[in-house]
Amino acid sequence: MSVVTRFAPSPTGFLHIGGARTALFNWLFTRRHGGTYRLRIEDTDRKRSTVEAIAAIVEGLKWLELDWDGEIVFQSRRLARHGEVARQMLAAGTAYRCYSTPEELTQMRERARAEGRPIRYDGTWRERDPCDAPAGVAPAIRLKAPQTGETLVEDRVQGPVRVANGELDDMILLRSDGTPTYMHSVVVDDHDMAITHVIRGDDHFSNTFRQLQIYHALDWPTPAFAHIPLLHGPDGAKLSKRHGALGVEAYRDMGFLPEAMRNYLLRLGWAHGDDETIATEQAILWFELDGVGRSPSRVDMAKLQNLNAHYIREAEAGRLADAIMARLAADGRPKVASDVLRGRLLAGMDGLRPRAKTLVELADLAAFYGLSRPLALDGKAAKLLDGAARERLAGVHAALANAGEWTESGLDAIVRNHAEQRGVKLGDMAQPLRAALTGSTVSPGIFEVMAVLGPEESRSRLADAIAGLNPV
RNA sequence: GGCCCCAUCGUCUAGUGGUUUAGGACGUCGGCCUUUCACGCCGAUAACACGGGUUCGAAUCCCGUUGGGGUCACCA
Repeated sequence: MSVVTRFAPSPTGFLHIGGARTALFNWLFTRRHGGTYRLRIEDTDRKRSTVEAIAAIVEGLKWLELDWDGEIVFQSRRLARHGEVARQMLAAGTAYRCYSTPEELTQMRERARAEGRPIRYDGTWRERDPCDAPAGVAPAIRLKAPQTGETLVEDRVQGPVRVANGELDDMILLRSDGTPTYMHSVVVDDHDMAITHVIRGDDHFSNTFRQLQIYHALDWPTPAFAHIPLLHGPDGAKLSKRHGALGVEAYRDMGFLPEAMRNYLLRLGWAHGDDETIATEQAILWFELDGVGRSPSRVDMAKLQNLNAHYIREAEAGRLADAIMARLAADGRPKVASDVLRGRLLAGMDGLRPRAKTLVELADLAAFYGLSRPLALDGKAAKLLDGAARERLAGVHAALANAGEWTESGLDAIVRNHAEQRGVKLGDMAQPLRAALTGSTVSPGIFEVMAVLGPEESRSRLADAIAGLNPV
């Protein structure tokens, strides 16, 4: 039997990090087994579902490169089928019409709460003669759930868990307006889509017992279930807007690479021995449900950043250059022609990339390559370029005038030599150079910067600084 | 509150009765390298929630306590 899975978010908000991880686990498991991974939008709640949310989810999944198979299934378009199944159950006697009104049910719940009893539907209409039906009241359809015995879930992550059927009441399948409830529609859709493995968040665990009752009532085969623990915030509490409950696009905007997100999310609740950096290709080969832990884990930005730094070091230079240019352009920062900037970024990337944990940092670090002259200096750089420093710079400028070949090692030799002759420490020569060439006190190796910038631009930037032309 | 799940360094985790003075990674703190900042390298810090059992032997099995989480709608 070939594996079929699905990721089934409800479009009431963006794709948050927990949903992203659920999608990843489904995707990995399916790719591992050469199965089919589908996307189903659970939009039966028309009031809360929005097209913006659907777009955000689709975009988030695309950014994470978790491609699904086939067309997206919209649950809302399957209403007729959901109704059909409910009526079939009615005919088979595994469901019944319930004429209790929402008001009555609310009273029932409040009374139960007040008396400290379990909050359940009392089954008023379960055996009652439909002839008693009040006129003008549209009925809801309820499952005639077993009242004795127990329901067992053989969960692939949580293990076997059983619940007494007496704990569960007769849930509503079809509302009085004819629309299906979530419980009913998931079961019908998972069955019709031939889903073999339901991998979802732990928050659905207790729903599983009820869904199983529907499968049993219909005499349908059940899929395997795997409930993965939820993600918590850094403080151990539920994810809140302040940390992890951000949409994945927020992580994209913070400068994280999708492959870093995948690796990080994978390690949250799943392990393969002591392995930490696991590329997606490798993860597909290794991923199994029995490697999923059962305790919830916390989102840790520091570790995500560390992983992101790793993938920045691995990434293809052209891709990073594009990302930098896009970010600089978005801020209106680069001033030089884009082909010039791109050339510099490509040439200087190996000096840039080990210094950044995110694309945001990378872009900030690289910005000086795109600035037009005279460079604006940051506070520390301006302070560094005092009279004495400018005088030293003038000396370097002169020494550089007859530089033969403009290479990193050649420049290094010239400046080092010059500093030695002047009896100045290399650092006292390098820092003013850095300030003059980058406008900052932090940058890649200064000789590399000069080599990337080229003789003309380097000399001009130096001349600007010597002449004190830089704005602060 | 009922039902259900969970519990190893600050965090993510390895560990499935003895090979463990509990391993790795991130973080933190030192040091080395060094033209700045990073990277890299070396070292240090730090955990089996608690209490009972079972066993020759328990982080590993059982029970309880405590703590955390999930769920109890004509929401999904």
